[in-house]
Amino acid sequence: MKQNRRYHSSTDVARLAGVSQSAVSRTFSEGKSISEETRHKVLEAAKKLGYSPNFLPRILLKHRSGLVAVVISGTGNPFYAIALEEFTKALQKTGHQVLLVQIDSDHALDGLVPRLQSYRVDAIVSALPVLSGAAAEAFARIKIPTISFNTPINNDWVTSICSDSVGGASSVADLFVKRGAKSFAFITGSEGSYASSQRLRGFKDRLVEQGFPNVATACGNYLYSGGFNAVLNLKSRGVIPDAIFCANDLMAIGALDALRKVIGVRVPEDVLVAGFDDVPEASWSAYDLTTVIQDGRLMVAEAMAILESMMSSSGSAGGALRVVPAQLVERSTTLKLGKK
Amino acid sequence: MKQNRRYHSSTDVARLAGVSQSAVSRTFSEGKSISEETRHKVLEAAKKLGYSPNFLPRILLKHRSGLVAVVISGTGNPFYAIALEEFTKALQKTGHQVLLVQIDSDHALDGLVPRLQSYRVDAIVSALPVLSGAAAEAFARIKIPTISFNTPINNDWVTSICSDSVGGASSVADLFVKRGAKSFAFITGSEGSYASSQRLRGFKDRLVEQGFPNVATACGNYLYSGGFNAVLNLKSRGVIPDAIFCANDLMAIGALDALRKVIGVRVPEDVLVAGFDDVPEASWSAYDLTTVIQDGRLMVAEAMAILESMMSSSGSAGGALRVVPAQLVERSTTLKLGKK
DNA sequence: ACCTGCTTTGAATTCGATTAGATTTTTTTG
DNA sequence: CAAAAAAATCTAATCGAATTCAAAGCAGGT
Repeated sequence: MKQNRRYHSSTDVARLAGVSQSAVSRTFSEGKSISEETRHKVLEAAKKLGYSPNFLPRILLKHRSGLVAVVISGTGNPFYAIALEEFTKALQKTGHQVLLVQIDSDHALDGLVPRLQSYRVDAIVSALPVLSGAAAEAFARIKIPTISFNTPINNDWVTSICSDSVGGASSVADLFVKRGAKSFAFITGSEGSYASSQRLRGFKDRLVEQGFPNVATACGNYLYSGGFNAVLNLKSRGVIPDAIFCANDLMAIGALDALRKVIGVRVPEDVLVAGFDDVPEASWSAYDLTTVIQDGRLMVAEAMAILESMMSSSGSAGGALRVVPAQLVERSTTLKLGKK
Repeated sequence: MKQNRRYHSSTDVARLAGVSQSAVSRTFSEGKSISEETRHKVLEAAKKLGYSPNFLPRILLKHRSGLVAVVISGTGNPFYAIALEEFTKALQKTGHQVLLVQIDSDHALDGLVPRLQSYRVDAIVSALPVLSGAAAEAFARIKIPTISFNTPINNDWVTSICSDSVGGASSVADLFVKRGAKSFAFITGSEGSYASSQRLRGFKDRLVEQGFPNVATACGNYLYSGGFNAVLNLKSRGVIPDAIFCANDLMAIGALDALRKVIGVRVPEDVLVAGFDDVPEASWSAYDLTTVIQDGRLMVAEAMAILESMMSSSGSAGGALRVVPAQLVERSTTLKLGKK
């Protein structure tokens, strides 16, 4: 009857130590009334049985699981790998555990939500590059405090943390113009990505202000291959501009390789290139990419502060949008444009 | 009294639907005897309350949580980011959930183990580059089926999945010799890493066989900076050999950049370079790095198969060591060595 | 109408720790 | 040394779903 029981219970320990079950419980909870002698007997017995208290009954009684779900869709983009790492560290530090959930697209969220509910997660962090309004609805319905990373969502249970894509993109436009570029292209991220569309908007709007109304665009997918192929695609359309801005660093690196190794133009002498994120790869010497710093660490810290307050207050307290500044860092891919 | 209750219970649904709690339970479990009429009433009420069954009581009764802990120490090395991604996908497919645990060093395992026990995880996957015997002991003591990734552990509850580091390193040595190299260096991973020491052994042993007894070594840390600095370190010792083998790709890329941009030598004309892992970055055109494919996908698939059988059988059934083949892939960093 | 066999239903028990409240033991104090 | 106060301990209720078991409902065959 006890065939598939892997763990010992507090009752087992109590029996072995010759005390009541509640004495065992008190031994393992901080600041409870217990004599030194009893505590010793209990710890002895617990050690002998390899006992460690089961968390699950506590969760039933307290209605708090200590679990926070982090939803991602792949770590191909190092920015999200770093964000995941930072979130995990921060959550562990505050005594939470991370339930990692991976989904291919935000359509999968519908099936996901009941599962998260079943594990009674205290909060959800969505670090998805693409999050549709419909999918976000699903989060709102279950009334669990939620953080949306880089996609602004407007409802009572979701708080959004976004970096200043528009501002960052504007400063890239300024830099390109200052360096003498006259024609421009933008390589987009995955279709439906809010960050990508904001970066395009910030870039384009500033260029229009500066008297350059035409920006060529090509579709990428936020990955190396996307940037690489987008450049080939531009070339096949006969469009190699003076300056190319990519929605993230990984694509900018792909674009650099395509420009230098396939198209055979020089960067920055013939073409300027800039990315967004400042992933570690961007500062590798072979690329030394001009980019916009999206401070993942800071964004996660902001998210954690908000999450903490959402989880402690019993009400909702969501609905805010926090925009974190993004800062341009110039490296060698935008240094000078030669005369053509 | 119900102040901090976020979720409705099956009893709430039962009351609203005018049926018993057990009827609600049967409605939500597959293949239980329930009339169409009752089921409908229950589903109606559940929908109204936003009810979704709580998993935790089930865990108490069945002694299986469906949780698998995956322990990593950072995703700076894309190989581990990919392994994590594959594990998560595979575990989700088999109905498990991933409890992600991040630790700085394997010393932190001691504090970690009781926490995992408290959440009653069904299994543990350790994907740490460095795992000491003492830390592995901690896993064994708690008698939870464990997979050790790339560090062989010998005990009843741990099964190890390792790629063939020795074989892969041997074939790198062969290639270097075939391409005419006469002097060699090896850049190590983090101190205490089993994979790094195996790769050094396979490399060195084969070179000795080929009549080259001397291999210079420099210490790295499995990261870009480690490879970069290791090359500068070699240079300062006056040792720039014909061929450098790095314990992983990230360091090989760092080494490449240091050689080309700081030291000012050509690769592959002056120096040959090879890495290990075949991370996506290795095939980026700017590097096009010769490396040894460590098939993360295959390793994870193997691990999953073993994990499944360990979890289903009530006994231990651990203790095996599975070695996955590693295959050399030659790219342009080893193509030709010029005459010096 | 009555028995047989089948499905459906609800009451009661179970899992393991927490905790309020009752009870016992120990310590302090007049 | 007794009374009062404090500390330690135990008993029992609790959380929420799954499950066993007994009772009830219901069809068809005689």
